[in-house]
Order: sequence, then C-alpha cells, then structure tokens
Amino acid sequence: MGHSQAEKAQNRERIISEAARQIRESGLQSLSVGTLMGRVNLTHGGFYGHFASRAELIAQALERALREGEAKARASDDPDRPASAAALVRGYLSRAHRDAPETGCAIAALISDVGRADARCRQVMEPHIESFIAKAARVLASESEDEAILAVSAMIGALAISRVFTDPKRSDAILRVVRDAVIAMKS
Amino acid sequence: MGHSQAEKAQNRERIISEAARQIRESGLQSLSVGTLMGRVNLTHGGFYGHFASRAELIAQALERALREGEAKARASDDPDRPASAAALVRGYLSRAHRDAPETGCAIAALISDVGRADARCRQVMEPHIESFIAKAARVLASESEDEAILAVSAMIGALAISRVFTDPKRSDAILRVVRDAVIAMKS
DNA sequence: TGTACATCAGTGAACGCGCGTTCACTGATGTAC
DNA sequence: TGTACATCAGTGAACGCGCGTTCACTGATGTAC
Repeated sequence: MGHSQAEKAQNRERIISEAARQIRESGLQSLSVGTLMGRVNLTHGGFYGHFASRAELIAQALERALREGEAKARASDDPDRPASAAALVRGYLSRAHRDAPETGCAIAALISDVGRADARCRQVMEPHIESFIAKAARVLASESEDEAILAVSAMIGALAISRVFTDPKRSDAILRVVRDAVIAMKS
Repeated sequence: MGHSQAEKAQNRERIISEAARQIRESGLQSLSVGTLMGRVNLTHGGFYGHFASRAELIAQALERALREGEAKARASDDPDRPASAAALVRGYLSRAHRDAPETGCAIAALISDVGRADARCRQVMEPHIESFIAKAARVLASESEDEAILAVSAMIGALAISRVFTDPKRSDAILRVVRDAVIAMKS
C-alpha cells in the first residue's frame, strides 16, 4: 500500500484522467465507480475520499476531457508561426482524430450527451465551445465571428458524423469534404 | 385486460413509439425495459413477447426515431411547390426544434451516442444521414454533393451545440448564424 | 535522532435498489365442430 | 348459432447481477516532543 499525501494527489489525478478517457470513449453515463477505481488499481470504497459523488466526478472528468482535447490540438501548432487554419482543421478532421475519440476533442465526443445533461455539465462545456469558436475566428482571420461559428458547427458535426459511418471510404469522404470547405473559408 | 391480436400490434406500436421518444430525450442507454413498459401501462414481463432483447428494441426504436424526425421535417413542406432550402433550414435550425429533441431529428439528438454504439445501430443511422445529405443537395440545387455534406454537418453540429448552451441568447445566435449561412449557400 | 501517537488514505463487507431476463400462470381470444 | 378447447398476450414473482454509497477497520504516514 502507500498512503502518503503525495500519493493521494497522484491517485486523484489518475482517477480523473482515466475518467476523462472513459467518458470520451463510452459516454458520460458509462462511468461506473467500481470499474473506474479497478482500472486505476484501487478499490471502490476509496472513491469517496476523493469525490463527493459520481455526479461530481463526471463534471470534473468532463472539464478534464475538454482541456485535454484542446491541449492536444495546440500540441500540433508550430510554436514559431501563428497557428494556421489549415493545420488546425487538418488535425481536427483527420482519420487519426476520428479513430481515437478517447484522447480527442470532448465536444465532438460528448455533444449529444451534454446537450441533455444537467445544467452543471452544460456549463462546463459551454466556455470550451466558445474557446473553440474564438480560436477558429483567429486562425480563419474572419472579420465577423459568424464564419467561425459556421466552421466550428461543421467541424464538430462532421467529426461526429464520420464516427457513425461504418463504411470507411464514406467516413473519410465526410472528413475530407468538410476539411477542404473550412480551409477554403479563410479570407 | 385485452389480449386480441389487434391489441398486441397496437401495444407493440406504443412501445416502439414511446421508446423512440425516450431515446431522443435521454439517450440510447437511458432506455429501461421496466420504466418503458410502465409508461405504456403494461408490465415488464410482457416485453419479451414483443422483442427478443433490450438491444433489439433499441435498434428498432432508433430506426423509428429517425423516420419520425424525417416525417416531421417533410410535414412542413409546401406540397404544391418544390421543397425550399430556406424552409428546410429554418425548420431544422429553429428554437422549437432545439427545445423538443424528443420529437425532432434523431441524428442530432443521438449523433455522439450512435458514434460509439455497436455496428447494428451505426448501420441503422447511416442511410438516414445519407438521405439527409441527398435532400440537402436537392433543395440547395448544388452541382456537387460537397456543399450538401458541409450544410448537413453544420446543421447537425449547430443544433447539437445549441442544446448545450445554457445562455438562451447565445444558443439562439448559433442557430441564426448557421441558418443564414446555409441558406446563403443556395446557388 | 528516536519514540509515541494522531491522522488519514485506502480496504472490503454491507446497504438498498433497479436492472434485464425468465417463467409458471391467468384469462380473454378466436377457431373447430 | 352455440359450445369446447387450443392459443397466446399479458401478469407478476423470482433470478442473478452490478450499481452508488456508507462505514468500521487497517496500517502507513508524518508530526510533536
């Protein structure tokens, strides 16, 4: 065993991190306290030393998933040049992103789930959608925000749609078409 | 009681119909056999006289939900004139549609859910996304399908996003901006 | 530096509950004569 | 048209199971002297 304060913080970190992965892979409702704790090699009872309830964990895991998704998008930025629209959109609407929802954008992975979730979860996601719109406006160098809203709606929609298609060619085509269309918006 | 064959068919209809409502309101996973049967004034045991399993019902309810969503969209068509892009898009990206997911488009309501569901459910939704693209191509009078794919991605994305926002003004703005942008695509 | 002790992270049994599914049964339906 | 009977839609108890949550307990941690 190990019960130091440092280890507690570490364990909490591992719980949230695994939960953030899990909800993107299987949805908000898929989080089971027992299974989650087992996955980080702890027993279910200890969970309540970290979180007040499952609902509390879900809200925090959602926040974490959203942050991780954004961090990943930023990681592909070239630090020397201003973020390019083409690079952002190519990364977002890529087969790699489509095939790895558990480490990707939590907005696309959970948009329907959160749309029907409680106000707490919706309020967690809201500012992250705004950030995405703001970032799109920046890289598209749009005069008004409207173009960015269209681009973000199309990107989130296309990624989510591409995950439904069982025909990989057709799924690829959705990504490709919307990718080219959004890149072409750049004024 | 009542056990005639006609009543059995009627009950089956009520079960699927209620299930189609329920999944759009609360997600695929939210379907509980007991609660569902209770809602149509039957007991849970009778369920298996209608469906082999919960999974079977979910697939059929999803198909039903998708059809109903489309039927509703067609209902607003003017039968005398060819379907207009403006009418389609205005209906789809309306506050009324956003606020009534349980009777609206099942693609937007369940896109994330189905993206991570089994192949059966994905194959149920797939052709309905194709129909939506085909319909969009028709009303937009596009030369290539690409414009329709962009329009459908943006419409589904925008409707799903609008349901996440807790600020009604901002939610309205997403709908309005994408509505105008899609209508403006018409060549 | 060494000892005594309070703290507290994690354990695992137990709680009540709702789940999907099965099944023996009931009684209305609908058919054969 | 009337009776006898097979069918079968729906009932409700029961099944094993996993859920979120609680709690008495264990034993390492870390602090006070």
